[in-house]
Amino acid sequence: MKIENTQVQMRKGILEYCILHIISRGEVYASDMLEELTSAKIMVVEGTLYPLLTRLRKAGLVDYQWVESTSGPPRKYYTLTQAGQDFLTQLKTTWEELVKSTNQITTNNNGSESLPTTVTDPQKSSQS
Amino acid sequence: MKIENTQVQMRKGILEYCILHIISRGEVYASDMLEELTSAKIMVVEGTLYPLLTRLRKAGLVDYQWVESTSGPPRKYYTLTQAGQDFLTQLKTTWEELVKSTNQITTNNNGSESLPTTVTDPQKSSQS
DNA sequence: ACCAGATACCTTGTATAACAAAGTACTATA
DNA sequence: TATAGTACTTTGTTATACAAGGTATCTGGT
Repeated sequence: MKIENTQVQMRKGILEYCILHIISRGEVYASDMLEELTSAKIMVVEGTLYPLLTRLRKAGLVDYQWVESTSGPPRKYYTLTQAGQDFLTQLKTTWEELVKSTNQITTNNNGSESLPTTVTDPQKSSQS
Repeated sequence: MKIENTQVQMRKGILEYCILHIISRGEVYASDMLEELTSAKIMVVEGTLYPLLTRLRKAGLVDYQWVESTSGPPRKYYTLTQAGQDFLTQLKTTWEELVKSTNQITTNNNGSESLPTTVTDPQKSSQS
């Protein structure tokens, strides 16, 4: 079990949340998002971001406009729809509760109030 | 896109971390873990927990002993190996950095310092 | 001795999503 | 008209949560 896998798992959950949040602050295109995520040390690659944006679009949470650039091909500038704003509000609650729950578990160093004393016959044991 | 899917994604990342933490505090068996996770409002079902414990075992992060019970079939009591403790230490760092990064993004309400003013030709746009 | 119910652990199939890598398309500049 | 840079897309692989159903063990009542 590689630590990278678990780290990826941790990232997965918050990625959608972070991206919706970035879009909620004003029109941005993919490279803007990559830059901000990278500066916050959340590693994402194109192959993750573009399909995610497509999913958000299909779900009606974001919309975009093609905008021409003076320095290259046109860009898709994303905005949040009303449904996206509602979704983001729900995610905010979910995230905050999850942080709270995790802290509850990881700062609890004996857990005696929730762990029943169910060890009744510890004299006999065998390895499997 | 259902909100449940995203919530599941968020949970996925921290589940391994929480379970290793629970095991690190003393010997527990699966039902103990389920009870504690549930009391912290982190919903997990057997079909998730048991395969996860098997993965952790195969990775050498946890070990277990069969212990007989006076009130039913024997139970697998889990303990953390040295490798598991090291892994947990790394996960703790990862988790804390991720919370920090997420806060950085979600509490930043204009992002003007990291968003380049790249909108240069916004006069022409078309929907796709 | 037998059976029902409770407890504990396990397995199979499905769906989702990140990622690596390679590809397509458009623009500016030499 | 090449070449380099920018922007967006696609394909195949892998990991893992979950629902649902299964197996095995133990206790207590009759």
